[in-house]
Amino acid sequence: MDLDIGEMEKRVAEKWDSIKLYKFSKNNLPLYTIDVPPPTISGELHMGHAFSYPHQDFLARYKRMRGFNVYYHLGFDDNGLPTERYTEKRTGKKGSSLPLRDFISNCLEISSQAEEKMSSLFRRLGLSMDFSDYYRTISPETQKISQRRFIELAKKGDAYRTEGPTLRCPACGTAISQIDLKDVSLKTDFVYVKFSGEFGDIIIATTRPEMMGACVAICVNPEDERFREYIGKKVTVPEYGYQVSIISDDYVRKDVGTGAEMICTFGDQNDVALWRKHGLETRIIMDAHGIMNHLSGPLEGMNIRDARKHMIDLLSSSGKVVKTERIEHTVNVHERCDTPIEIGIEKQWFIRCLNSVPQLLEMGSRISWFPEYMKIRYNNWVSGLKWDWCISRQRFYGIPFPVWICEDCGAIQFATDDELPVDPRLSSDGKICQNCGSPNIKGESDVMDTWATSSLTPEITLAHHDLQDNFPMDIRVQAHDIINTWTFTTILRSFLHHGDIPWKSILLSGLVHDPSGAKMSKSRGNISAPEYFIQTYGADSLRLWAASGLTWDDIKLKEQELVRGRRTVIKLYNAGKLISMLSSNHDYTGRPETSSIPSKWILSKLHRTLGTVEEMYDSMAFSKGRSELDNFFWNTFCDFYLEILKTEIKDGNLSEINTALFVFHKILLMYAPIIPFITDDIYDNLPAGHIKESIHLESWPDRSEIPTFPEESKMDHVINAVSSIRSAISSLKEKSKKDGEKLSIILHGDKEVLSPFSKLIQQLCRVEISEVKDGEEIGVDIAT
RNA sequence: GGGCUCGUAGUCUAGUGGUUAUGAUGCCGCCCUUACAAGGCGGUGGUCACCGGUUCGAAUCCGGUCGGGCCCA
Repeated sequence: MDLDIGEMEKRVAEKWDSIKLYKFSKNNLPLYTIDVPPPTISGELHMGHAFSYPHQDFLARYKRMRGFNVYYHLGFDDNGLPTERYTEKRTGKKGSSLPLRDFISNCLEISSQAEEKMSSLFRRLGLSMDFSDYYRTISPETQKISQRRFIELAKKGDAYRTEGPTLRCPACGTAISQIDLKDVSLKTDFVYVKFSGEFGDIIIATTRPEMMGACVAICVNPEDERFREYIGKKVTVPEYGYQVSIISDDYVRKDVGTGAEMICTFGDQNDVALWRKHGLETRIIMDAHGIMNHLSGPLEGMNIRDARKHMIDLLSSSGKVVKTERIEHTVNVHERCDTPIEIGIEKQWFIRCLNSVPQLLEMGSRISWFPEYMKIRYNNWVSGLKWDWCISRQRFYGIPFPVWICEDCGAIQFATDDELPVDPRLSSDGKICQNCGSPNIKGESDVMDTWATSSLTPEITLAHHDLQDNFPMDIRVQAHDIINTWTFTTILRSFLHHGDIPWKSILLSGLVHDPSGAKMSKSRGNISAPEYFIQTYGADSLRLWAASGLTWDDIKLKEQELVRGRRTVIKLYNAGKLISMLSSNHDYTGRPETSSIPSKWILSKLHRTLGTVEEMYDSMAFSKGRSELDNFFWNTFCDFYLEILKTEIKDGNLSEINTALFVFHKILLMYAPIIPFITDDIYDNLPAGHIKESIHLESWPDRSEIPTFPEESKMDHVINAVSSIRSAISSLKEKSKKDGEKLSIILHGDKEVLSPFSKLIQQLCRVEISEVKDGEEIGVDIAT
């Protein structure tokens, strides 16, 4: 009867559910806590999930077997802009066109559906989580934590509201932060524009001619001979007629464009830096949605694209355009919608981080990074911070700021702790300003950035089971592409609130690419869905694929690897079937036979394999443990030991089955963290050795209970002889093409070792050996 | 442009100073039909990306170049 992998996995998952195998409860065992990424809800799993969630699960299962009470808990990140956009797409109704309460209820409903769907896919992957008990970042409990922590920061001065340059997405109509940016390469016109002054003309090159009316200076490099005499002089801004100064800064590169640059408020982040440094004036010509305002003069009312075109036309017709080049350059875009960002001056909420850089670096160095070298990315990011973290968003669905602002005196009033969670947009009843007594007090209309809450996952996760005393957590597992977002913000919050690291270790996962190594994306049409692979090869095979390389290495999705995984699953099943057959009608003693040479041999090999696998799993190198285990199981246990076992049983040496069961049981245990389905299914069907309700309730094998013997090398000698004979016969048959002929085989080798096994050797090779001649080296002579 | 990283048979991969470079998969040949839809034996296939350096000795260490990826400017 062949193995139906899909049916088997379904049956095993149902068993786990029915015995509530992964339900968490406190007990006397030491805790091991894992900070799991709460996925953004999309209703689907992608290959990145299918790669990285098994990594956490390997660790969770292994630690459980090593005697820890593992807290491995799922959550969903279902607030903020991503959830809003998803809900708008699913319902076809925009947040801006619905009453706030209705939109919020849409979001809750849609995200709840998506979570159910994603949970069932995670369950299908075999993650050892309690899917009836996940947390949501939009839940009242989470909101309470997030708001309480915000108030704490605001009262300490680590969160503040101020007016200043702010990154914004004109399409989403909200402020965003440095961590929401992505770079893309775009083709654009590099326009050379002539500015005139009393001394003559100076030509600048710009990619943003529509910002002409926001020009506040021309900047050149102080070392640039061409412009040195112009520094400090004034020029007139074309089409606007006002004058600006020519200033110098060594930031400007002599070899880009003409070497002269126009500074606008604000064309890009460099403008902000130069504006600050040189104390320049401010001319904002665009509103929050990217529409040009009255200060932009002839461009008023236009969007950025039209304004750019129109300004180029105006400049051309007044003879100010010297030339236009088509160039490719990198621009910052909003990572959610790919819209180029703008910078405006607005009142926003910020979390202070620029003044904590040294401490943040120190926090990073106290965490164990797997792999160590990825810590450098964190260090680079922290060292390169340019802005405090803007956390306010002018959007609808997110955790609200628990804040009211007095419209008369401007005082800021926080919610009291017993009011939390609160939505001041919906409830300001009876509030009066505590500063001036005015009833004219208004709830903050902004909501918090999603990361402002997901940066608190250690606390949120622990609080879900009242485990707050276990801070810092043991480990964070996440993909390496969000080191400068999630890793960074979590360490920052932990530092600000606890003065401590959030976890002792961090394990990174790689990214999944298509078979040619390209990034998977919808636009490239090279997306593969995990469901296909689970259906075709089974979840265990997919997990073996996830264990085919180091977790932090990027991986190409090659179907071949899943084929190999399925073979391993089937091979285990068949080995289990053979052992069950051979052991029927025998009572398993629970202990291996230790008097036979084959037993001594396989136990010694097992001892060594277990040591290596343990060492590899301990260092998060699951793939290396797995390949060690594959070799032992396939080449040592199946190819030789099971063949020996068959002849032993045939000869009536029934006690050998004890060793087979013992060793196979350990093999299953070592595989159990990686392939939980097949190992548990085989475990259930082994006639003996089935001690617990599930293999996943068993402990990791104790190496000290597996004996080693010096006789190991004797069996190696026998194995050598078998290989040599097989090889010799094979090449003879290939050459002579003779079949069924009586062969006379003379085996050379250690006669004392080989002789007791001559019958075994003959059975394994299916030949008769005429003579064993004593000698040190194995050798084979064949006469026909 | 910068930081990090990777580059080893058609494909995937082990190997961080020491014989003839590991294993898998693919392909070819032979055998077996015994738990195995891929069970065994053998073969094919590599300028270890390229150039230079250190060394008695380099896939491995150093420098540079090229190419892929991630992050950033």
